[in-house]
Amino acid sequence: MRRRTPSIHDVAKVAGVSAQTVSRVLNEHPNVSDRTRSLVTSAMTELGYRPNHAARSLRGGSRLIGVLSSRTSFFGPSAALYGVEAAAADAGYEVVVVNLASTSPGAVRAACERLLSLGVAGVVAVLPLEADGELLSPLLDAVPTVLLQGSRAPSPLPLVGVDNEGGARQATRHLLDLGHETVWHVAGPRDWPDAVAREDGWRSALEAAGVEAPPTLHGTWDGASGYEAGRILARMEELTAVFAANDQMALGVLLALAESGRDVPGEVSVVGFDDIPEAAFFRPPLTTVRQDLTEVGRRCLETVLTRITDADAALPAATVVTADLVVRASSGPRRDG
Amino acid sequence: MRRRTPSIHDVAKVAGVSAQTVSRVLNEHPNVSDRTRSLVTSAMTELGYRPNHAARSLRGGSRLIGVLSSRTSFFGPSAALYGVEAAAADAGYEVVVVNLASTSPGAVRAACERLLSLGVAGVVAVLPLEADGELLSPLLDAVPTVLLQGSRAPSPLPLVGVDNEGGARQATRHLLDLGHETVWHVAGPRDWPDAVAREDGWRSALEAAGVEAPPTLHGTWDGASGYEAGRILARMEELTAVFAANDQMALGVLLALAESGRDVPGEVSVVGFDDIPEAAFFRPPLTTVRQDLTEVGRRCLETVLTRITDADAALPAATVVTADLVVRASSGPRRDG
DNA sequence: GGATGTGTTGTGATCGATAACAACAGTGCG
DNA sequence: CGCACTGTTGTTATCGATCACAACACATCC
Repeated sequence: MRRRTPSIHDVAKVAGVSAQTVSRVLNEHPNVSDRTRSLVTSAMTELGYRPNHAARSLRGGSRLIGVLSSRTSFFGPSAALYGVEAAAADAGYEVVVVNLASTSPGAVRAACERLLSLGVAGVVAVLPLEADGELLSPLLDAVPTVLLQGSRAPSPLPLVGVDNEGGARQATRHLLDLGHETVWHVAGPRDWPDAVAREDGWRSALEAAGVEAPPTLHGTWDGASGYEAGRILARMEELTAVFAANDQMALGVLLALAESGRDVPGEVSVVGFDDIPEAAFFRPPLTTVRQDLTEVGRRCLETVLTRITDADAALPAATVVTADLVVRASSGPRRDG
Repeated sequence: MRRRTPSIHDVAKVAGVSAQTVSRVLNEHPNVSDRTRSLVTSAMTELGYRPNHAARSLRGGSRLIGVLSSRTSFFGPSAALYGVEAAAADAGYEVVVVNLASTSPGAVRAACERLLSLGVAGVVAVLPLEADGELLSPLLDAVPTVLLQGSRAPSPLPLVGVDNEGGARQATRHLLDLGHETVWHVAGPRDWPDAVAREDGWRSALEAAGVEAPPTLHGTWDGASGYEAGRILARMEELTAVFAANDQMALGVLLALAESGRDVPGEVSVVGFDDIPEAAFFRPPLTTVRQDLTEVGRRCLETVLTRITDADAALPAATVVTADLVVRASSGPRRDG
């Protein structure tokens, strides 16, 4: 005999008060006598009462945060999603995930529609899009939105992301400090702002050292593209140092170099970016740039929440989470051939 | 001048009909004249109308599916989550994610409370729990629930998962077929049914071949535990074949073997499980068992949906998605020392 | 013609929670 | 005593959509 879940009225009846009073207890209004409050709370536990989200969001604001992501099965988005969810749980919010079917404008619009229809209180977008806000404008003027993106491009939307440029600079400088005359770069896709920022960081570190930047190889974030780039690089006799824009591509580079008989780190040093959990067990263990994406996700939620609770809060400048070099065995001093 | 989002009444006024008629158009009721229908639909597009989820789920059933997960930042859960979301989007449902703060009964209960409070129409649980249903019982009798778990244990909840046992058997047999006299196993945590099923598959393949199973080493799914197990295994002279319960642990084993100067696959063959995207670029590329977790996620949603739409549908027997061996360079024929 | 049925549309109540407002008791003060 | 004030509680309307039911037009049949 499964009864329907108890409502605020059932609680009120049991406690012998009005529904409004129960609501006040729920929302911790100050003007409720201690006696009444305890009557109500004990009635709630007795019935196993649970506030109904739908009713709440119908009347007032919802407590749903939408996460708009390109693909939550990838490492970056899923780590960020985890952080958002954890922070949301702490704040009493829930998280709805919507993945993009593609990055076409139509798909983005459809995904936004889904979120708006849910009446989300805020949105965290984890997208490879240029932050021109053009595409996200249907969202923009409806709910507080934050873009998880580690670029410093001016943007109509608040940005929260990792310090890609700084991390890439650290990685590059690390290699230069080890005595390498230059550093090759396997970059990510041009349409990902994070990839562009890493490339910028790499280039600026080389410039600061007075070294001319070699041509960039572009990959697609995955191991296969790293492997291809690695095969090209392996043909270059003068090659001694490579910085890959993420760990998966670094892994591909490692494999390609090994197959060509180039020893890492003896002949060539390789550095990645991300510090995925596997990186410490690559062969050799990968020197990389750790980015705390869970923390980034938390910060995203924080930013969205302040904009929800205080609609007119000044838009924060881009929030940047530092990224730090983790030195492992894949990078070592330059040795003369 | 940001007006509130248009409601069904606004549409009704523009179309010159009643709200109820608009509702009928929305829900595709048969008894609406074509003329009225087109009046309503054009009014909807004119206003940019979007149905309000909260109101809908307050009155009728919600279109929310809860995903209860131990940790959506890990490969398995995040891949499954992706599949669930994709299938949900196709079916017009949305997905809410709740991660467990820990696997303690209290944390599980709290997570269930959150989902119930949302009024989810169904739940997909991605948990390392024994499927005794004891812990999930507060959910059990409230909403249709499916456990994403590849075990064959009898369970009060429908199970959907990958064929761990079959996959493990394939991997083990593959190694035996290559001439290895026995196969060592680096298993997953004992409290994960999927890990137990893989161990069972390994053991049964050995038994079928009339080989006595060597003692099992237990890891914690991550590379570090695989590395530790690998260091132990590397001391054994007679070792020629290892089957690890997932790719991360296999990666750790590969590293430990390499550090001990044991050649893979020359001296030792290694096989993993999962086929994470990186596996093809390990050194050497890893022979492993591919499980299509996205597909598993889809099946989970399918199962939940049938139970939602048809409450009394017979509980399906455990749904099993096949897992297939992918042979790469890390496994090879036994060579006499 | 009147009874019956079918297709189409509108009215009122409802889901659960909350905001605005009203009501009431008790206190302090002139 | 009566007025203003504060603290506590209840009443009513509301959010957006849907269901049950009623109402009406029109066709069909005896």
